[in-house]
Amino acid sequence: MSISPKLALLEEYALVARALSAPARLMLLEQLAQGERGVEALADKTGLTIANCSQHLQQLRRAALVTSRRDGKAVIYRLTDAKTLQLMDLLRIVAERNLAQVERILRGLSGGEDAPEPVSREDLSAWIAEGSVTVLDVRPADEYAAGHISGAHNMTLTEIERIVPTLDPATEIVAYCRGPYCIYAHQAVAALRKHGLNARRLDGGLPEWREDGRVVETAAMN
Amino acid sequence: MSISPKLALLEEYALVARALSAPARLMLLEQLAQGERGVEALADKTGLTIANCSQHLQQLRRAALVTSRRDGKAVIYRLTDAKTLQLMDLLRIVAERNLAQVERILRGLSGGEDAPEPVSREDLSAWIAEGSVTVLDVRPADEYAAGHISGAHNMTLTEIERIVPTLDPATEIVAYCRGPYCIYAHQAVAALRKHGLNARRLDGGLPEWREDGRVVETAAMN
DNA sequence: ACATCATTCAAGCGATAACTTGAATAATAG
DNA sequence: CTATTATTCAAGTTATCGCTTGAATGATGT
Repeated sequence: MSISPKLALLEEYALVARALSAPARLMLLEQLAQGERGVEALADKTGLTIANCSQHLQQLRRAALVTSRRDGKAVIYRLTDAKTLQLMDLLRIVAERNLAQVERILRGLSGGEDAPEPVSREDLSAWIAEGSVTVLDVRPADEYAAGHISGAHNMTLTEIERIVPTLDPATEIVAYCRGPYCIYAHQAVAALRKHGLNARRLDGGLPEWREDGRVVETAAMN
Repeated sequence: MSISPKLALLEEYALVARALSAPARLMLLEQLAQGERGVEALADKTGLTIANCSQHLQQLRRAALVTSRRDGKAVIYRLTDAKTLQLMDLLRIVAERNLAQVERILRGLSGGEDAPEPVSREDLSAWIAEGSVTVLDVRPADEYAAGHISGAHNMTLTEIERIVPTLDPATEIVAYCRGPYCIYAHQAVAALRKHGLNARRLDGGLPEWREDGRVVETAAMN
């Protein structure tokens, strides 16, 4: 028995928390929540250098939040299991519940107005079946191609600004992006509502949608 | 809108994780899970200096994991809400699910044998009602006095070693302590089983028991 | 075997965190 | 008001983290 098994245990728990304590690693986890990725793709998406990215990934692996496998020359990383996603979610919930700072940042995004309640995935599913809703996927094109909600239109923020005049104010619009950590959908909804459109955010992003076992299309149909 | 609202948000989430990334702060949270405490009491229990303890508490407060109120000269800290406890639990679950290291430490405590499954709080409640179980509270006397499971006997590890011969191997024994972070109950069960007794750990500790809304006695009846 | 590409390792630098010490602030008692 | 007690603030030291750079490793194809 070591000198202090208690401390050793706490040290292990702290290691997991420490792995989540750098914005760069949270970005990596958000990317990995979309699906497994190689080191270079992750470095590209997050703007980190390859070496730096690799080191962060190893730290996440040490905390067992992600695992990796070799595929030829490439090493592919992925989230270990759903617990990792749960932990990220709870972290976000606690931060958003408690930190006035976060409120202010999110309010800044929606131009001072309070954003409306997000749409549940269940509701969106039903509306899609009725065809009574326009769904916007506010993610980069490659992520859209890798999988998106059936019938969703992929468009960037600037593209959205451009097509605003062609949209019907009576139609319900639902925007989604990578998930709770991602602010694209927040920004899209803010932009649309500023023009008087009936836009709301989806609760969660594509990872949560997929987790629910709902339909995900992998080919473009824009 | 700031230069990078996305990074600012991630920074906030990271702040919460960082607050959980030091063993000293996990110890403080574990203490606070037992109930609200003043700075000096926390410093005593954790072995930190007063000043150091105060600084850790402020960091926890910045992350909104704890809140404080003044009571005369003293400042009393407490967990902000149940979310804090949930976050600690999930952190522990992920660490224990994933880290072989943790397994090895826990196995080291139980002398090489695998520990039996913990007893659910529901089962223990029923057994207590039947009177068919001996309950051991393996925490310091002051924490026992502040609240314990009805009918539990308070005893330290060394006291347990001493009374081992007087215990009936046929009787079910259930030990509990502060909660999942605490290893007293692990050690007690290991010690008892080494003597052939029928001992198991309670799932969770007193905070979880109380959270369930079960009976907690505050006077000694040892 | 050799060349190539993706990833990892290793060393170094600047910034940040943890702990200590000693002084400052706040609330209460005399 | 002054003294006392509990807590917080501030400065300084040591250790650790995050990032960069350049070399090393591992798998693949010629």
